[in-house]
Amino acid sequence: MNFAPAKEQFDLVKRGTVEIIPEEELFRKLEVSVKSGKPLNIKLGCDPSRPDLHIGHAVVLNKLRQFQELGHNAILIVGDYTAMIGDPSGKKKTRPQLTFEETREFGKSYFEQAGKILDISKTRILYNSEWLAGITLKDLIGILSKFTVQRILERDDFTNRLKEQTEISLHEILYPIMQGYDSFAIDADVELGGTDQKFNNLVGRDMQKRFGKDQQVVITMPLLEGTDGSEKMSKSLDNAIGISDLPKDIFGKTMSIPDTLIYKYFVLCTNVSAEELKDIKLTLEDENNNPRDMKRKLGVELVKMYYDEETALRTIEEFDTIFIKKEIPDDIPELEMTENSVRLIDLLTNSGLTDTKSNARRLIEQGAVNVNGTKLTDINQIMEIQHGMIFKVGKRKFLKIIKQQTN
RNA sequence: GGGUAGGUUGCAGAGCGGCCAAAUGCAUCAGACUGUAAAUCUGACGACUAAUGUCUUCGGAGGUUCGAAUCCUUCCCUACCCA
Repeated sequence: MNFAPAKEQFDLVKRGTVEIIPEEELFRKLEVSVKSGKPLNIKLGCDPSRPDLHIGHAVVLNKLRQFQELGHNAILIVGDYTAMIGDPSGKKKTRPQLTFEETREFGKSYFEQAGKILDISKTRILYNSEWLAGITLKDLIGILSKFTVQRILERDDFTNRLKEQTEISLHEILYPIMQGYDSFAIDADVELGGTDQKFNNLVGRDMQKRFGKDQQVVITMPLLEGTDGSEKMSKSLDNAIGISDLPKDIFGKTMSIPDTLIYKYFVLCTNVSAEELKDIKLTLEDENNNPRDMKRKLGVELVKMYYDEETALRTIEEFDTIFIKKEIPDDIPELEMTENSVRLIDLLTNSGLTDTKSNARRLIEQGAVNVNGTKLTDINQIMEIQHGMIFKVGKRKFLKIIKQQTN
């Protein structure tokens, strides 16, 4: 295998990272790899319990792909064993334990999605149950004796939780250990992760050292804020842009991010070149430009990444139709009906435009509902159903009525 | 094992026998203004009801009371201190 010069690889890899611990070691590893022609093992752990990947996850996956393109081994580790014990990240709720089948199913879904970013054919996929399931209590005692409670509790999360007096379960303490063991088991040279994983990944480094192996280099990537601009992107906070979202949602959600995030998203979530990035930065800094235009460009880039250019162009057109021209889009949900007339609130709830009748009333009262462009304000309105009539609720919910002929 | 403080509607957090579907903040939703940005303003924010109102909810189960989120019993859960 022929690699690019170490310096060149290093500079590329460094882009967008928060920390490389330690930098000189990565450089050394790259040099050795170039000389020997042996690729490095790049590890990325993933939690299979939530298989809906968003562009926040993509930040790290992008970095992994970069390594892959440089010729190194991308190794994805599905934490099926850890997931079977139960994910501790939720503060209060203990998640239901996953069965073996579920972890496989989630794992599969993960790869399908990750395949939009990685070259899956060249990616090694390992389940950590492979080695963790076989560990005996005796082994575990041996492993645990190499770490101290203080060392584990140093972790920020734990420190904070101690301070805030929220619980920490014992098995959560095992988490970093198990993850660290993964690194040991696969001889990782580099482990990627978000800054929130720094501690875990450092434990991996420690683990390797204590068992006399070559230590991995830890590379941390920034955490991406969600569309709300403050919280970390996560599905449960409903501020995530999913990589499997429909093009219009990817674009729409992108348009709703705060201006301050535009550049960061470009850097971390797209593949635009270094020169282009420079241009974008300059454009954003110039107050004569409307940041909206850059945001539109960002939205297009993102749709392009996960779909294709043609889709991206169609998406932006549709967006303009709805939000700039305030027209009805072409592609909207339809509802088949046979009734001649029906109460408005029933129609709204039955069709799923609103979840409850109370909510339907509320929205009508607030002027959020219209038919064919005419605002409806009477909560007791009886609708005469006509073929093709279009309901709109709020900014973006549409419904087209298909009248069925009664026989 | 002993002691203390707690468990309230998405989150945080008031309420501590009737005026409590439950203050306030955040989040959310809708409207206005916009660039589906920010900021701001207005309104909504358990369900059902045209409305008056009715029903379900304050960890679980019982009980006291005309009346309970609020008092009692018991169970479950959590944090902190002591062992």
